[in-house]
Amino acid sequence: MPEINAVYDHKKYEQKWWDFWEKGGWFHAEPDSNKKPYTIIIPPPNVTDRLHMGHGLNNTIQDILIRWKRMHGYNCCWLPGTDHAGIATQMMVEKSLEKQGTSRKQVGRENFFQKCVEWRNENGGIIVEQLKRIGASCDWSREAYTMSDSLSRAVRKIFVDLYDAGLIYRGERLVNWCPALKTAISDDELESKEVDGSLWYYRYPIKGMEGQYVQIATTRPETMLGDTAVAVNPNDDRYQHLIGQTAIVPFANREIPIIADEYVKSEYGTGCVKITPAHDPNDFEIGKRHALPFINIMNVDATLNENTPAPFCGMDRFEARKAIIRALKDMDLFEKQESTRHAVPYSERGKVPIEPMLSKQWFVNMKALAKPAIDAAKDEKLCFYPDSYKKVYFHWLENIQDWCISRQLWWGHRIPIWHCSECSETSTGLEDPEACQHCGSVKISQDEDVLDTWFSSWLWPLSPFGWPDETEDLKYFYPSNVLVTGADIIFLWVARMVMVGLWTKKEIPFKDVYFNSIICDKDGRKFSKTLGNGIDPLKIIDQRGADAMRYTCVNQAPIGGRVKMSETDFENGSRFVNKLWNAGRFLYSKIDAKKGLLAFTASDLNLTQKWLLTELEECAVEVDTLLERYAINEAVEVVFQLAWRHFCDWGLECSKDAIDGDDEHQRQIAVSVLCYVFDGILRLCAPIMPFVTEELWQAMPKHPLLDKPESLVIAKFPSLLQVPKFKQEAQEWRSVMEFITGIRSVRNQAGVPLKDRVEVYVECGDGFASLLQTSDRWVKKLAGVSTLSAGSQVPRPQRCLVFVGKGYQAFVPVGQYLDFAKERVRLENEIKRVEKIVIGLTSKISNKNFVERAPTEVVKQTKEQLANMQAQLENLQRSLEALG
RNA sequence: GCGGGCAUAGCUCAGCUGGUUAGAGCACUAGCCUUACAAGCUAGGGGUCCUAAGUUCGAAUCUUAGUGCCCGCACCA
Repeated sequence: MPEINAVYDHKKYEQKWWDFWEKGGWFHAEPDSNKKPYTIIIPPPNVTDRLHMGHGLNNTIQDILIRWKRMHGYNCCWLPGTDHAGIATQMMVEKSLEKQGTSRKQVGRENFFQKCVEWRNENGGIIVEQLKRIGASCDWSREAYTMSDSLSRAVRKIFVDLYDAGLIYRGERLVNWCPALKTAISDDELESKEVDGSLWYYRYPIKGMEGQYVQIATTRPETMLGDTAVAVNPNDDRYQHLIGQTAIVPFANREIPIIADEYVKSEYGTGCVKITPAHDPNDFEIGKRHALPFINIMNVDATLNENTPAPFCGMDRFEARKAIIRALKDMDLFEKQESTRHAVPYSERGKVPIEPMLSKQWFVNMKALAKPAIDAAKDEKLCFYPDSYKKVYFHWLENIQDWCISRQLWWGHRIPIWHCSECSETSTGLEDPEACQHCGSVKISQDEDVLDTWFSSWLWPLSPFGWPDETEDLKYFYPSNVLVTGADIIFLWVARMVMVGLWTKKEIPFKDVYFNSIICDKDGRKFSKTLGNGIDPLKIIDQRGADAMRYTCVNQAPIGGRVKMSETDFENGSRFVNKLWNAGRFLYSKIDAKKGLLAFTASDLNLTQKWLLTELEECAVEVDTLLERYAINEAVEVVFQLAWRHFCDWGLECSKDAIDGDDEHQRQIAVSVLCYVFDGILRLCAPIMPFVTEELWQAMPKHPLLDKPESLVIAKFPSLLQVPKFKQEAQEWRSVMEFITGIRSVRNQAGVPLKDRVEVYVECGDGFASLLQTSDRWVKKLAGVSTLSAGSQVPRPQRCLVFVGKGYQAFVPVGQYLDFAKERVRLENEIKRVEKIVIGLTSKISNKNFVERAPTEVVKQTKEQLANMQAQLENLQRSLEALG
């Protein structure tokens, strides 16, 4: 390897390997009946988006899954793309027009639409390039876009199909109106905010009853101008005399009935409710029940309209609120103001309180679509990870409301409906109609509204693969295997994809849904632009590399839930990447360039090599199992343990003597085994850290026992390699490792300097004695031992420390170093601790119920453990005595 | 209000269907610049597994209640 720097420099390699991969075309998938497909559809970021840590985590998880399956030989297609993001994009373009001193209205619909297209062409690619920097191995040749011609065709098709099936209808309803965006929005685009507000009490005079009033309380006094009734509970004794009377709305001077309705709760406020059917959802229902007039008092920007009297007409709704209160006070109709904390529905995008408004909108009847989506999850055709989200999903679907899909925007798919000005009927179709489909009149014009962005997003598992055509792609890649996304869009997106997928294809769009966690700052707050507490993944990538960013993310983030992260956490990733780098650097420097790597057989292998191979094999199997159930952070953990703890800390250290020794064959075998295992580790790490592993893997000569395709991207995952496994030897070496750690521990306790060697006497059976004999050179080197004597008849030296393992006790004479007083205290404490355990275990064993009822295996284990602890205790006591 | 989740080391998190002395990383302490790596090596300290009761031979794990956080959904004009 040409690199000599001890610190891995990601900047030298990431672009290089990315280009190499793209050139190799390994991310591209075509339908192939000989191979099994593995499909993931990316949650398409908005074209207006910039990469944030949420994307970082979400896409790293998808990439790990797709790279892992790719290395398992699956025909992997990770479909990328972007969403045209109706509202967000329109807002961006409007802002830029504003800067230029013009506006949407001024440039006109067609020009504005064109501006949006231009904006997208210029800026829409940014997020895509950012995704590539994290290493997302998407099939970029398939990049889709919700406003492309083909995807727009799919939108048109589903609209017409649903319309023809009677599931899309137009209705005059109370909708959530966003005065900032000047459009209706769906229930799912609201967020409820707790705010400090007031409850105002005031009176309406009663007609024909001089001096009599009805007192009402409201949080939105400005809506009184649209009141068409006052309601009380029919059983409220206080107000029986008022039912049937007429109240007079001040300012508007409108006479309105006082009605009785069960909806009214006597104990809240005054027990009398003003009814504004055109501006409140509950009042709307009451209005329908009592056939009240619906008076819309607002314009699209929430200023009061011509249905309101001067001086309020033209005022903003909040300004009007104050003015009304003032005017009520002037007229002596005002009673009092009470502070109250209440929830106000806000527009998520518009950031202002929504105004319930009566308007004509298009809706999808969702009830019919919901049923199969519920069944799919009940039958476990559709599974959630974590499973608890299933309940959330059911709850929403079981209480589903019709979906308002029309938006009063210009950027989006225009609703394919034509209104006839002669017969007032509507026409639709896959092609634009030239005449009314009912009366034949040519006086038809297209509906002004566009469709909700989600009305195209819900087709994402279908439309990029060619739907509505029955393409080969669609047949092969649909349904996808797993959807990885945030739980915040479970209704907005996930459930709707399931519904439309089942409706059109009679098949779920994905088998599994994985919800990744939400990344928060150290205080547990969500990242937000206003707080400025976000972590910029690109900054992390610049500083530490994509691999470090990826590793840290998936290492920390559990499935579902939230995870607290700070920038310093990413140091972990840098460390691990660098560790791998240096392991490779060391190992490759020991390869004989001319001779290359040697094939080895079982008979060539020593104990530690057999152990190391076994660790690799076991780890590979475990990683598969863990990833199969999406336990990604656990999989990352076992890979880390293999690479750092097993390979670097022990594997490399145990081989150094052979590598630097005189026996050429041993030297070559040692290097060859290490390279074999390291190759396996790189493969295991490749899905997590694709860049550094590719660089290291390419730098390694081909191993005679392993395949070596052009790229690590398509190399076989280690679980497919039939790595030799030596269970018995692995267990033996593990006990030697424990033994070595024991000696080190004793040395440390006694304060033996690193350079000094110690003698060790081990009292043990023949088995362990011969194992130690086999391991003699490792023990001596790794534990700093000069002479190692083991057997049933070894001398017991004076002034020594003792440590005990399974089937042996080891004496280490450290008299010259030891602080005996300290050691006495330590031993006494240790004796107390072990005594407790022995007592516990003894009572367990002597408990008749335990022996009778617990499984024999457990009883056996407990007995063994007790014997072991008793031996330990005995030895501790002996050590204490030995101190003199 | 209804539903869901979480509570384990100073911090971030593991701990699968109950079963050795509850783990990892970071942080901390001590000793080491041991020729791959000081972004390192070796060893170590640190836990009433939120509280209480229950089930069980046995509970961090199961049940119930309480407390404290978090997240949905619905909301009272």
